[in-house]
Amino acid sequence: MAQKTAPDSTRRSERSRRAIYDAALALVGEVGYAKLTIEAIAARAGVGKQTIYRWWSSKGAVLLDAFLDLGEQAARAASENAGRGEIQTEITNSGDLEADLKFVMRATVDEFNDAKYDAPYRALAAEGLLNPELGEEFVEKLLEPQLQLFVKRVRQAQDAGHVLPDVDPRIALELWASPLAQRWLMRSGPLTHAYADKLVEYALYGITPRPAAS
Amino acid sequence: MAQKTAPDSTRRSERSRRAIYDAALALVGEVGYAKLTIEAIAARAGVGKQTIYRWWSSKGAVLLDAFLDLGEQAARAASENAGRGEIQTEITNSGDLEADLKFVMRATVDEFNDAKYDAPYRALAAEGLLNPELGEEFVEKLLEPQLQLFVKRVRQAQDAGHVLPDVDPRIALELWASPLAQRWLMRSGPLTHAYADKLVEYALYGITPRPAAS
Amino acid sequence: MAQKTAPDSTRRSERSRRAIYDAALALVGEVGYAKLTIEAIAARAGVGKQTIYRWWSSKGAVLLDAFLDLGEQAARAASENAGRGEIQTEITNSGDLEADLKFVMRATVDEFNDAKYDAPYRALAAEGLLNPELGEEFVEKLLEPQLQLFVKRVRQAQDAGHVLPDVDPRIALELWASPLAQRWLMRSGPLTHAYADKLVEYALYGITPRPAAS
Amino acid sequence: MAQKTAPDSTRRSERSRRAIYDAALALVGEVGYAKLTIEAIAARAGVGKQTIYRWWSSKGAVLLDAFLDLGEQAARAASENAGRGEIQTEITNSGDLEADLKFVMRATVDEFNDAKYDAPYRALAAEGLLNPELGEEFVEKLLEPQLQLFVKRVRQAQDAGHVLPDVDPRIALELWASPLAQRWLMRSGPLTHAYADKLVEYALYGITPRPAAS
DNA sequence: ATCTAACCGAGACGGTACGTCGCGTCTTCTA
DNA sequence: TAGAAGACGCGACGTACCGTCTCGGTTAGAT
Repeated sequence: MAQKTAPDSTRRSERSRRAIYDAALALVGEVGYAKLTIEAIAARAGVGKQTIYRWWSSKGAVLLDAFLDLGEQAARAASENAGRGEIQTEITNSGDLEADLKFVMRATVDEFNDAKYDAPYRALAAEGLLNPELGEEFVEKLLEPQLQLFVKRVRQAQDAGHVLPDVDPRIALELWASPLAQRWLMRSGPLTHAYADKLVEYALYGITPRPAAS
Repeated sequence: MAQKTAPDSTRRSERSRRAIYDAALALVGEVGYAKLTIEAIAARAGVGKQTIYRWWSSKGAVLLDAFLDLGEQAARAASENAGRGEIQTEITNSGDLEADLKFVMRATVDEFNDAKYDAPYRALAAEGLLNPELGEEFVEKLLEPQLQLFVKRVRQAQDAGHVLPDVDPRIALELWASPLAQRWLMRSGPLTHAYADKLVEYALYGITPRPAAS
Repeated sequence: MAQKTAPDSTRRSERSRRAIYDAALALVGEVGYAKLTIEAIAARAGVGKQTIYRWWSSKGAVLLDAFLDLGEQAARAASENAGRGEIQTEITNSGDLEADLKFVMRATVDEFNDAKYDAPYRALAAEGLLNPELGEEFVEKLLEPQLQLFVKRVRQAQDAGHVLPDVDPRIALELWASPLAQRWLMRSGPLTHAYADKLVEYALYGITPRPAAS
Repeated sequence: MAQKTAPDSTRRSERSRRAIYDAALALVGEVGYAKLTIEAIAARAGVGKQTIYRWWSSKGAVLLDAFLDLGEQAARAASENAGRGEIQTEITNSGDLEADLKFVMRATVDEFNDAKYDAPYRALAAEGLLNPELGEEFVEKLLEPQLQLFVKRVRQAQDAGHVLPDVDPRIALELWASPLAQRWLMRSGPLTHAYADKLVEYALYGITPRPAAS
């Protein structure tokens, strides 16, 4: 963690940090992650290169912090509006698991289709595939928190007897969450509400015939 | 389509092509995709850089062809051995869908854990996330063919009445295939046979309680 | 001299040779000697590269032959016109050495100012400075023949008693020929008829005061 | 004028500049100007290529500066030794023009035959023939200053009545200076003291018979 | 009149160097 | 004294040509 004589973070320039985040997010959208360079971020942010190297170890690390900051800002804005933002701490529990999951999944589809998030999120995912350290941070700080919302909701359903008790919620949620993510990342198929619905249905009820209800 | 007077492929050096494939695969394993350079591939292959640039547009394209060639060679070797190789044209249909899927899924787990395939496959996936052209080729030539094996097997099961007739097989297979791939790529959890089994079971029978069999 | 199994010159394609000369001369004028390439000459001449490498060892050698050929053609054209061309076998001997030298020097000034000859001649001179082999050929085939015309004329003047008998004509001619060439090549001063005249006068009569004629 | 944001010369590395000069001069002697490469200079100097490209536009420009620096160093060394170095600010005026010119001409012959100066000077001359910008700089900074020494001495002789008053010194000096340079550059004849002497004699007194002194 | 050796156009090949871009480090100057 | 500015050594980029090497096709001169 510690660099060579770690910099004094109390003296850190807040103004520079923000400018770097803004520049990184803007540039990754404009030129793509592959052509994103520290030099360009520094130039755009009106910042010396050293100021970036002092606080981050790679362009991926900068972008990850920038994206996390973006999320926090969005969350703060959402909670200020007292409304229901994209980033929530809970999945609604209406008692109808299928409906609740479909709602969240449809919202996720919409989010994935939002250009603002596409470039940086995709870049971080790609970097994470190749770079285990960043990958771990990506999973821990971005991916897993989102998935844990599903874990929580599935546990509630189990308590209510709507999901089999011996089902592992952490694995179960992957049945619908992973296909959606994969389709988006790999562009291996269209991302629609109908698709999201089907994933939920198949996962909840299986694809094999059920005995007729008595 | 044609670049600046496309090269004459009939005069292409087979020897160079093989050497480039070998070098690319070896190097991506040794130094990783991020540090893989065209220059190093050329040097290792004993080839001029231009010979690479003449036939491929990027290191990703080289690696994709190298990996595809690796697959073809493995397939050829497998068919010569008349045995059961990793790359097959069909998923066995024993009549027991669950067993057949588990068998393939466990084999896939083993393959994902094989270091030989890990580095290049992961690299291609990552590159595909950022580079739509290469991503499309990756999906079309590597991913989709594998998934279509599942589509075929699910269709057979539908014909046999073991899978609900209104289920879309292309979507259904994602319930087990995507989570496995995502866990591997994102390193978001352990890849075990038990995990593979659970994915198949959840997907086939759902996670909600079924009425007691009549 | 002999290459590796020297090519059979009787089978040589005259058409290709001409095309190569034309291309070389045209290109040296268009892009300059530094950017003149064998590949470009071959392409412009519609000729395979090997056809050039078969008969010449460098771009300088090609250009030298091309320029010599240009001279021969000009000479042939001049003699056909039965008139007085730039390339002559003799300097006129009118009995007046000063007048005859000035005439030739003025013609040389005009030739040096002719764009057609400038680029290739300058290129050959420059190449000759660095490449002793080509330099020797340049001197022997281009420079010395021109200078020998002066030697001949000065000898005639010596025989007539117009030049001191112990003067070395080969050295004497350099007094006017070298300054002219140097000014042109180095662009170290303007090239005019007046300048040429002065060189001849200074060389013939010296720059120091002469005793009054008796 | 300014290139793309001209570099800040106050922060220039003196150490690198010297190393580049040394490397350039050494290499031009070892491999010749044609095979002199920026890459080799950088490698030999232990310097990045960019550091060369930042301050010079071509290998010729580097070599010119290196050679000028060499001259300055020699001049500085000479003046420290309080002795008579090769590079002087004046041609001695002993009252005997012929003797003084011969002295300088013989020294020049020796210098031309000094291997240390041969390669770079010849290279710069050749480059100057092809490249007008560099040629101009070559003439202005190297050639002309040397020739002006002759101009000065001839003027003194004119004042003393030893040279005709209507003679143009700038032209007169070429009668002996240019032939020497040309013989050296073109290797069109041997460079000896005797040859130098004859040039001076011919130029001073002409090659035509003088009336007998009264 | 046919054969056959070569020259020919074409251009792929292993290389070298080009001039540029960006890396991560280091230094200098400024607020 | 942190930060902007940017020069530095370095490494790779993608391109241009080098000179060598096949590869058909044409085109003699000898059979």
